[in-house]
Amino acid sequence: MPTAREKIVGAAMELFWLKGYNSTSVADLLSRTQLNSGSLYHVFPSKQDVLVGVLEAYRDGIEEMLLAPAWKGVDDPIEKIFALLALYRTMIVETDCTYGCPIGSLALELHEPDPQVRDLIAVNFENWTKAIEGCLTDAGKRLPPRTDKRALAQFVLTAMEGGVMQARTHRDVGYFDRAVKQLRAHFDMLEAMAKTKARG
Amino acid sequence: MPTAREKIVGAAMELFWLKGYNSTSVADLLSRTQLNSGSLYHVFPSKQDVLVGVLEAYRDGIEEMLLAPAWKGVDDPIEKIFALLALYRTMIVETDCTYGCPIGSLALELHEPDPQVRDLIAVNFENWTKAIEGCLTDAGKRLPPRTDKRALAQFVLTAMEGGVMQARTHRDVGYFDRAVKQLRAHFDMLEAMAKTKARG
DNA sequence: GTCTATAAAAGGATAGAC
DNA sequence: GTCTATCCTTTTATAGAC
Repeated sequence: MPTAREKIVGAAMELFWLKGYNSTSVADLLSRTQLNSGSLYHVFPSKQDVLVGVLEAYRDGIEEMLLAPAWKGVDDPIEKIFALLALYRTMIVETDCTYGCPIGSLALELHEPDPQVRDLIAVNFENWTKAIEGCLTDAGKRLPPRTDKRALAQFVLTAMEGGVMQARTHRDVGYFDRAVKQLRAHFDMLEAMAKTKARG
Repeated sequence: MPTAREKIVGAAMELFWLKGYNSTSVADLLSRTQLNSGSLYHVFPSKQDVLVGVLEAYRDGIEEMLLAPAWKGVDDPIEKIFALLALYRTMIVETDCTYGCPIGSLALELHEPDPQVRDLIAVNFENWTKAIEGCLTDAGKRLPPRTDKRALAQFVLTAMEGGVMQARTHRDVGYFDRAVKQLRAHFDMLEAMAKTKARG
Protein backbone atom coordinates (compact mmCIF):
# COMPACT_ATOMS: atom_id res chain seq x y z
CA MET A 1 0.00 0.00 0.00
CA PRO A 2 1.49 3.29 -1.11
CA THR A 3 2.25 5.99 1.39
CA ALA A 4 0.77 9.46 1.02
CA ARG A 5 4.17 10.63 -0.11
CA GLU A 6 4.34 8.01 -2.86
CA LYS A 7 0.83 8.82 -4.04
CA ILE A 8 1.61 12.51 -4.25
CA VAL A 9 4.92 12.07 -6.04
CA GLY A 10 3.33 9.64 -8.48
CA ALA A 11 0.45 11.95 -9.26
CA ALA A 12 2.76 14.93 -9.53
CA MET A 13 5.09 13.14 -11.93
CA GLU A 14 2.15 12.53 -14.21
CA LEU A 15 0.46 15.92 -13.87
CA PHE A 16 3.61 18.03 -14.11
CA TRP A 17 4.42 16.06 -17.25
CA LEU A 18 0.94 16.44 -18.74
CA LYS A 19 0.15 20.02 -17.71
CA GLY A 20 3.37 21.55 -16.47
CA TYR A 21 4.30 22.67 -12.99
CA ASN A 22 2.55 26.03 -12.91
CA SER A 23 -0.62 24.69 -14.48
CA THR A 24 -0.92 21.88 -11.95
CA SER A 25 -2.62 23.09 -8.80
CA VAL A 26 -2.35 21.54 -5.39
CA ALA A 27 -6.07 20.90 -5.73
CA ASP A 28 -5.31 18.82 -8.85
CA LEU A 29 -2.90 16.71 -6.82
CA LEU A 30 -5.44 16.28 -4.05
CA SER A 31 -8.27 15.19 -6.30
CA ARG A 32 -6.00 12.81 -8.20
CA THR A 33 -4.69 11.18 -5.02
CA GLN A 34 -7.94 11.42 -3.04
CA LEU A 35 -5.97 12.92 -0.21
CA ASN A 36 -6.83 15.98 1.79
CA SER A 37 -4.92 19.18 2.02
CA GLY A 38 -3.66 18.37 5.49
CA SER A 39 -2.03 15.14 4.35
CA LEU A 40 -0.20 16.76 1.50
CA TYR A 41 1.10 19.70 3.49
CA HIS A 42 2.08 17.37 6.30
CA VAL A 43 4.50 15.63 3.92
CA PHE A 44 5.42 18.53 1.66
CA PRO A 45 5.50 21.97 3.30
CA SER A 46 5.05 23.67 -0.08
CA LYS A 47 4.24 22.89 -3.69
CA GLN A 48 7.86 23.39 -4.58
CA ASP A 49 8.80 20.59 -2.21
CA VAL A 50 6.58 18.32 -4.29
CA LEU A 51 8.60 19.37 -7.31
CA VAL A 52 11.79 18.48 -5.49
CA GLY A 53 10.31 15.07 -4.70
CA VAL A 54 9.42 14.56 -8.35
CA LEU A 55 12.89 15.49 -9.57
CA GLU A 56 14.47 13.19 -6.98
CA ALA A 57 12.22 10.37 -8.17
CA TYR A 58 13.33 10.86 -11.76
CA ARG A 59 16.94 11.03 -10.61
CA ASP A 60 16.65 7.84 -8.59
CA GLY A 61 14.60 5.99 -11.20
CA ILE A 62 16.59 6.59 -14.37
CA GLU A 63 18.02 3.08 -14.42
CA GLU A 64 14.81 1.20 -13.75
CA MET A 65 12.34 3.53 -15.47
CA LEU A 66 14.32 4.50 -18.53
CA LEU A 67 17.59 2.74 -19.25
CA ALA A 68 16.65 -0.84 -18.39
CA PRO A 69 13.52 -0.87 -20.60
CA ALA A 70 15.35 0.86 -23.43
CA TRP A 71 18.33 -1.46 -23.34
CA LYS A 72 16.59 -4.78 -22.82
CA GLY A 73 18.11 -7.18 -25.34
CA VAL A 74 20.48 -4.61 -26.77
CA ASP A 75 24.20 -5.18 -26.32
CA ASP A 76 25.99 -3.09 -28.91
CA PRO A 77 26.99 0.14 -27.17
CA ILE A 78 26.17 2.44 -30.07
CA GLU A 79 22.89 0.68 -30.72
CA LYS A 80 22.06 1.25 -27.07
CA ILE A 81 22.18 4.97 -27.75
CA PHE A 82 19.73 4.63 -30.60
CA ALA A 83 17.61 2.17 -28.64
CA LEU A 84 17.18 4.86 -26.00
CA LEU A 85 16.13 7.32 -28.68
CA ALA A 86 13.77 4.68 -30.07
CA LEU A 87 12.10 4.48 -26.66
CA TYR A 88 11.48 8.21 -26.80
CA ARG A 89 10.03 7.70 -30.24
CA THR A 90 7.50 5.19 -28.96
CA MET A 91 6.51 7.62 -26.22
CA ILE A 92 6.03 10.35 -28.82
CA VAL A 93 3.86 8.10 -30.94
CA GLU A 94 1.88 6.76 -27.98
CA THR A 95 1.00 10.29 -26.90
CA ASP A 96 -0.03 11.39 -30.41
CA CYS A 97 3.05 13.57 -30.58
CA THR A 98 2.25 15.54 -27.46
CA TYR A 99 5.14 13.94 -25.57
CA GLY A 100 7.54 16.25 -23.85
CA CYS A 101 10.62 15.23 -21.91
CA PRO A 102 9.54 15.82 -18.31
CA ILE A 103 12.92 17.19 -17.31
CA GLY A 104 13.43 19.32 -20.41
CA SER A 105 9.97 20.83 -20.09
CA LEU A 106 10.60 21.78 -16.48
CA ALA A 107 14.01 23.15 -17.45
CA LEU A 108 12.37 25.64 -19.79
CA GLU A 109 9.16 26.27 -17.86
CA LEU A 110 10.85 27.32 -14.63
CA HIS A 111 12.53 30.63 -15.28
CA GLU A 112 13.91 31.43 -11.88
CA PRO A 113 14.16 28.11 -10.11
CA ASP A 114 15.58 27.75 -6.65
CA PRO A 115 19.14 26.45 -6.62
CA GLN A 116 17.91 23.13 -5.23
CA VAL A 117 15.49 22.69 -8.12
CA ARG A 118 17.94 23.80 -10.77
CA ASP A 119 20.61 21.49 -9.38
CA LEU A 120 18.21 18.58 -9.52
CA ILE A 121 17.34 19.31 -13.14
CA ALA A 122 21.05 19.54 -13.91
CA VAL A 123 21.72 16.25 -12.12
CA ASN A 124 19.00 14.56 -14.15
CA PHE A 125 20.65 15.77 -17.36
CA GLU A 126 24.06 14.74 -16.08
CA ASN A 127 22.96 11.22 -15.25
CA TRP A 128 21.37 10.85 -18.68
CA THR A 129 24.50 12.00 -20.49
CA LYS A 130 26.74 9.94 -18.20
CA ALA A 131 24.84 6.85 -19.31
CA ILE A 132 25.45 7.77 -22.93
CA GLU A 133 29.08 8.51 -22.17
CA GLY A 134 29.36 4.98 -20.81
CA CYS A 135 28.15 3.64 -24.14
CA LEU A 136 30.71 5.76 -25.97
CA THR A 137 33.46 4.42 -23.76
CA ASP A 138 32.27 0.87 -24.44
CA ALA A 139 32.34 1.63 -28.17
CA GLY A 140 36.11 1.95 -27.80
CA LYS A 141 38.02 2.09 -31.04
CA ARG A 142 34.95 2.35 -33.22
CA LEU A 143 35.12 6.08 -32.56
CA PRO A 144 38.10 8.26 -33.44
CA PRO A 145 40.67 8.19 -30.65
CA ARG A 146 40.40 11.89 -29.85
CA THR A 147 36.60 11.91 -29.62
CA ASP A 148 35.35 14.21 -26.87
CA LYS A 149 33.01 11.68 -25.33
CA ARG A 150 31.43 14.09 -22.90
CA ALA A 151 30.63 16.56 -25.67
CA LEU A 152 29.29 13.81 -27.89
CA ALA A 153 27.10 12.42 -25.11
CA GLN A 154 25.70 15.89 -24.47
CA PHE A 155 25.07 16.17 -28.19
CA VAL A 156 22.91 13.06 -28.02
CA LEU A 157 20.82 14.73 -25.32
CA THR A 158 20.72 17.88 -27.42
CA ALA A 159 19.41 15.91 -30.39
CA MET A 160 16.79 14.20 -28.25
CA GLU A 161 15.54 17.39 -26.62
CA GLY A 162 15.50 19.34 -29.88
CA GLY A 163 13.79 16.51 -31.71
CA VAL A 164 11.15 16.09 -29.02
CA MET A 165 10.50 19.83 -28.95
CA GLN A 166 9.94 20.05 -32.69
CA ALA A 167 7.93 16.83 -32.97
CA ARG A 168 5.64 18.09 -30.24
CA THR A 169 5.27 21.56 -31.73
CA HIS A 170 4.47 20.24 -35.19
CA ARG A 171 2.59 17.20 -33.87
CA ASP A 172 4.66 15.14 -36.28
CA VAL A 173 7.11 12.44 -35.23
CA GLY A 174 8.95 13.02 -38.49
CA TYR A 175 10.75 15.94 -36.86
CA PHE A 176 12.12 13.60 -34.21
CA ASP A 177 12.99 10.99 -36.82
CA ARG A 178 14.96 13.47 -38.85
CA ALA A 179 16.92 14.55 -35.78
CA VAL A 180 17.77 10.92 -35.07
CA LYS A 181 18.67 10.35 -38.72
CA GLN A 182 21.12 13.23 -38.60
CA LEU A 183 22.61 11.95 -35.36
CA ARG A 184 22.96 8.51 -36.93
CA ALA A 185 24.77 10.06 -39.90
CA HIS A 186 27.03 11.81 -37.40
CA PHE A 187 27.93 8.51 -35.74
CA ASP A 188 28.35 6.78 -39.11
CA MET A 189 30.79 9.44 -40.21
CA LEU A 190 32.69 9.19 -36.92
CA GLU A 191 32.93 5.42 -37.28
CA ALA A 192 34.06 5.79 -40.88
CA MET A 193 36.73 8.25 -39.76
CA ALA A 194 37.92 5.86 -37.08
CA LYS A 195 38.29 3.10 -39.66
CA THR A 196 40.05 5.29 -42.21
CA LYS A 197 42.54 6.61 -39.71
CA ALA A 198 43.11 3.14 -38.33
CA ARG A 199 44.02 1.92 -41.81
CA GLY A 200 46.10 4.93 -42.88
CA MET B 1 4.90 57.56 -30.13
CA PRO B 2 4.06 53.90 -29.63
CA THR B 3 0.46 52.75 -29.62
CA ALA B 4 -0.99 50.89 -26.66
CA ARG B 5 -0.80 47.74 -28.72
CA GLU B 6 2.90 48.22 -29.41
CA LYS B 7 3.64 48.94 -25.77
CA ILE B 8 1.84 45.82 -24.67
CA VAL B 9 3.44 43.54 -27.23
CA GLY B 10 6.86 44.95 -26.44
CA ALA B 11 6.43 44.46 -22.71
CA ALA B 12 4.97 41.00 -23.21
CA MET B 13 7.86 39.93 -25.44
CA GLU B 14 10.24 40.84 -22.67
CA LEU B 15 8.26 39.48 -19.74
CA PHE B 16 7.20 36.21 -21.37
CA TRP B 17 10.86 35.71 -22.21
CA LEU B 18 12.09 36.58 -18.71
CA LYS B 19 9.37 34.95 -16.62
CA GLY B 20 7.36 32.75 -18.94
CA TYR B 21 3.76 33.09 -20.05
CA ASN B 22 2.03 31.65 -17.00
CA SER B 23 4.22 33.53 -14.57
CA THR B 24 3.56 36.87 -16.23
CA SER B 25 0.33 38.38 -14.99
CA VAL B 26 -1.78 40.94 -16.77
CA ALA B 27 -0.96 43.19 -13.82
CA ASP B 28 2.73 42.80 -14.69
CA LEU B 29 2.02 43.98 -18.22
CA LEU B 30 0.01 46.93 -16.95
CA SER B 31 2.63 48.10 -14.50
CA ARG B 32 5.38 47.73 -17.09
CA THR B 33 3.48 49.68 -19.74
CA GLN B 34 1.84 52.17 -17.35
CA LEU B 35 -1.46 51.38 -19.02
CA ASN B 36 -4.73 50.62 -17.33
CA SER B 37 -6.72 47.44 -17.51
CA GLY B 38 -9.29 48.97 -19.83
CA SER B 39 -6.70 49.88 -22.45
CA LEU B 40 -5.19 46.42 -22.53
CA TYR B 41 -8.49 44.60 -22.75
CA HIS B 42 -9.69 47.04 -25.37
CA VAL B 43 -6.89 45.91 -27.67
CA PHE B 44 -6.53 42.29 -26.51
CA PRO B 45 -9.73 40.57 -25.37
CA SER B 46 -7.74 38.03 -23.37
CA LYS B 47 -4.23 37.33 -22.16
CA GLN B 48 -3.91 34.64 -24.79
CA ASP B 49 -4.48 37.26 -27.48
CA VAL B 50 -1.42 39.06 -26.15
CA LEU B 51 0.50 35.82 -26.64
CA VAL B 52 -0.72 35.64 -30.22
CA GLY B 53 0.47 39.21 -30.75
CA VAL B 54 3.88 38.32 -29.34
CA LEU B 55 4.28 35.27 -31.56
CA GLU B 56 3.22 37.29 -34.60
CA ALA B 57 5.81 39.91 -33.72
CA TYR B 58 8.56 37.29 -33.55
CA ARG B 59 7.33 35.82 -36.82
CA ASP B 60 7.30 39.18 -38.57
CA GLY B 61 10.57 40.34 -37.05
CA ILE B 62 12.87 37.38 -37.67
CA GLU B 63 14.70 39.09 -40.52
CA GLU B 64 15.26 42.43 -38.84
CA MET B 65 15.62 41.28 -35.23
CA LEU B 66 17.61 38.10 -35.71
CA LEU B 67 18.99 37.28 -39.15
CA ALA B 68 20.18 40.73 -40.23
CA PRO B 69 22.22 41.36 -37.05
CA ALA B 70 23.63 37.84 -37.12
CA TRP B 71 24.64 37.95 -40.75
CA LYS B 72 26.03 41.47 -40.96
CA GLY B 73 29.34 41.19 -42.77
CA VAL B 74 29.10 37.44 -43.22
CA ASP B 75 28.83 36.10 -46.75
CA ASP B 76 29.84 32.46 -46.65
CA PRO B 77 26.62 30.46 -46.41
CA ILE B 78 27.92 27.90 -43.94
CA GLU B 79 29.55 30.58 -41.83
CA LYS B 80 26.18 32.32 -41.74
CA ILE B 81 24.80 29.29 -39.92
CA PHE B 82 27.52 29.48 -37.31
CA ALA B 83 27.26 33.26 -37.14
CA LEU B 84 23.61 32.84 -36.16
CA LEU B 85 24.63 30.40 -33.45
CA ALA B 86 27.33 32.85 -32.36
CA LEU B 87 24.61 35.47 -31.86
CA TYR B 88 22.79 33.10 -29.55
CA ARG B 89 26.06 32.61 -27.72
CA THR B 90 26.39 36.32 -27.07
CA MET B 91 22.84 36.39 -25.75
CA ILE B 92 23.64 33.50 -23.43
CA VAL B 93 26.73 35.26 -22.12
CA GLU B 94 25.01 38.64 -21.81
CA THR B 95 22.28 37.10 -19.66
CA ASP B 96 24.71 35.23 -17.41
CA CYS B 97 23.58 31.96 -18.95
CA THR B 98 19.92 32.45 -18.11
CA TYR B 99 19.03 32.95 -21.76
CA GLY B 100 16.23 30.85 -23.15
CA CYS B 101 14.99 30.86 -26.72
CA PRO B 102 11.67 32.71 -26.39
CA ILE B 103 9.94 30.42 -28.88
CA GLY B 104 11.42 27.18 -27.57
CA SER B 105 10.52 28.09 -24.00
CA LEU B 106 6.92 28.78 -24.96
CA ALA B 107 6.86 25.56 -26.98
CA LEU B 108 7.62 23.56 -23.86
CA GLU B 109 5.80 25.69 -21.30
CA LEU B 110 2.42 25.59 -23.04
CA HIS B 111 1.14 22.07 -22.73
CA GLU B 112 -2.22 22.36 -24.37
CA PRO B 113 -1.98 25.39 -26.59
CA ASP B 114 -4.80 26.53 -28.82
CA PRO B 115 -4.29 25.60 -32.44
CA GLN B 116 -3.65 29.24 -33.30
CA VAL B 117 -0.88 29.48 -30.73
CA ARG B 118 0.68 26.15 -31.66
CA ASP B 119 0.60 27.04 -35.35
CA LEU B 120 2.36 30.31 -34.62
CA ILE B 121 5.08 28.54 -32.66
CA ALA B 122 5.44 26.07 -35.51
CA VAL B 123 5.62 28.90 -38.06
CA ASN B 124 8.37 30.57 -36.05
CA PHE B 125 10.38 27.34 -36.08
CA GLU B 126 9.66 26.87 -39.79
CA ASN B 127 10.88 30.34 -40.71
CA TRP B 128 14.04 29.82 -38.70
CA THR B 129 14.83 26.51 -40.38
CA LYS B 130 13.86 27.87 -43.81
CA ALA B 131 16.51 30.55 -43.35
CA ILE B 132 19.08 27.87 -42.57
CA GLU B 133 17.88 25.78 -45.47
CA GLY B 134 18.56 28.77 -47.72
CA CYS B 135 22.16 28.79 -46.49
CA LEU B 136 22.47 25.08 -47.22
CA THR B 137 21.17 25.62 -50.73
CA ASP B 138 23.67 28.44 -51.21
CA ALA B 139 26.42 26.11 -50.04
CA GLY B 140 25.75 24.07 -53.17
CA LYS B 141 28.36 21.43 -53.92
CA ARG B 142 30.19 21.87 -50.66
CA LEU B 143 27.66 19.44 -49.22
CA PRO B 144 27.12 15.90 -50.52
CA PRO B 145 24.65 15.91 -53.41
CA ARG B 146 22.05 13.80 -51.64
CA THR B 147 22.03 15.90 -48.47
CA ASP B 148 18.54 16.22 -46.98
CA LYS B 149 18.70 19.98 -46.56
CA ARG B 150 15.43 20.25 -44.67
CA ALA B 151 16.52 17.61 -42.17
CA LEU B 152 19.92 19.22 -41.77
CA ALA B 153 18.39 22.67 -41.25
CA GLN B 154 16.10 21.25 -38.59
CA PHE B 155 19.13 19.64 -37.01
CA VAL B 156 20.73 23.07 -36.68
CA LEU B 157 17.66 24.25 -34.77
CA THR B 158 17.79 21.08 -32.70
CA ALA B 159 21.41 21.76 -31.79
CA MET B 160 20.62 25.38 -30.88
CA GLU B 161 17.62 24.53 -28.72
CA GLY B 162 19.35 21.65 -26.98
CA GLY B 163 22.48 23.69 -26.43
CA VAL B 164 20.54 26.64 -25.03
CA MET B 165 18.54 24.36 -22.73
CA GLN B 166 21.63 22.76 -21.24
CA ALA B 167 23.64 25.97 -20.98
CA ARG B 168 20.77 27.56 -19.11
CA THR B 169 20.24 24.60 -16.80
CA HIS B 170 23.90 24.34 -15.90
CA ARG B 171 24.47 28.11 -16.06
CA ASP B 172 27.50 27.34 -18.20
CA VAL B 173 27.93 28.46 -21.80
CA GLY B 174 30.31 25.53 -22.29
CA TYR B 175 27.29 23.29 -22.83
CA PHE B 176 26.22 25.47 -25.75
CA ASP B 177 29.75 25.64 -27.08
CA ARG B 178 30.10 21.88 -27.10
CA ALA B 179 26.82 21.51 -29.00
CA VAL B 180 28.07 23.97 -31.61
CA LYS B 181 31.42 22.20 -31.74
CA GLN B 182 29.70 18.92 -32.49
CA LEU B 183 27.56 20.56 -35.15
CA ARG B 184 30.69 22.08 -36.67
CA ALA B 185 32.28 18.63 -36.78
CA HIS B 186 29.14 17.36 -38.49
CA PHE B 187 29.44 20.02 -41.19
CA ASP B 188 33.17 19.44 -41.55
CA MET B 189 32.60 15.74 -42.11
CA LEU B 190 29.85 16.46 -44.64
CA GLU B 191 32.12 18.85 -46.52
CA ALA B 192 34.92 16.30 -46.44
CA MET B 193 32.55 13.67 -47.81
CA ALA B 194 31.46 16.00 -50.61
CA LYS B 195 35.08 16.55 -51.59
CA THR B 196 35.99 12.86 -51.47
CA LYS B 197 33.05 11.78 -53.59
CA ALA B 198 33.66 14.60 -56.03
CA ARG B 199 37.21 13.33 -56.54
CA GLY B 200 36.40 9.59 -56.62
C1' DG C 1 -1.29 11.50 10.11
C1' DT C 2 -5.63 12.89 8.49
C1' DC C 3 -9.98 15.64 8.67
C1' DT C 4 -12.83 20.07 7.54
C1' DA C 5 -13.02 24.70 7.08
C1' DT C 6 -11.09 28.84 5.81
C1' DA C 7 -7.82 32.42 5.41
C1' DA C 8 -5.25 35.56 2.36
C1' DA C 9 -3.66 36.75 -1.88
C1' DA C 10 -3.30 36.76 -6.84
C1' DG C 11 -5.29 35.78 -10.99
C1' DG C 12 -8.10 37.04 -15.38
C1' DA C 13 -11.63 39.65 -16.73
C1' DT C 14 -15.69 43.15 -16.77
C1' DA C 15 -18.69 47.48 -15.99
C1' DG C 16 -19.76 51.80 -16.82
C1' DA C 17 -18.30 56.71 -16.58
C1' DC C 18 -15.61 59.89 -19.21
C1' DG D 1 -9.62 54.75 -26.23
C1' DT D 2 -8.84 55.31 -21.50
C1' DC D 3 -10.21 55.71 -16.51
C1' DT D 4 -11.44 53.62 -11.82
C1' DA D 5 -13.46 50.27 -9.29
C1' DT D 6 -14.62 45.75 -8.58
C1' DC D 7 -16.36 41.00 -9.46
C1' DC D 8 -15.42 36.21 -9.33
C1' DT D 9 -12.45 32.32 -9.44
C1' DT D 10 -8.45 29.95 -8.44
C1' DT D 11 -4.49 29.27 -5.78
C1' DT D 12 -1.33 28.31 -2.05
C1' DA D 13 -1.30 27.61 2.42
C1' DT D 14 -2.90 27.39 7.47
C1' DA D 15 -5.75 26.36 11.78
C1' DG D 16 -7.25 23.43 14.92
C1' DA D 17 -10.14 19.29 15.89
C1' DC D 18 -9.77 14.30 15.75
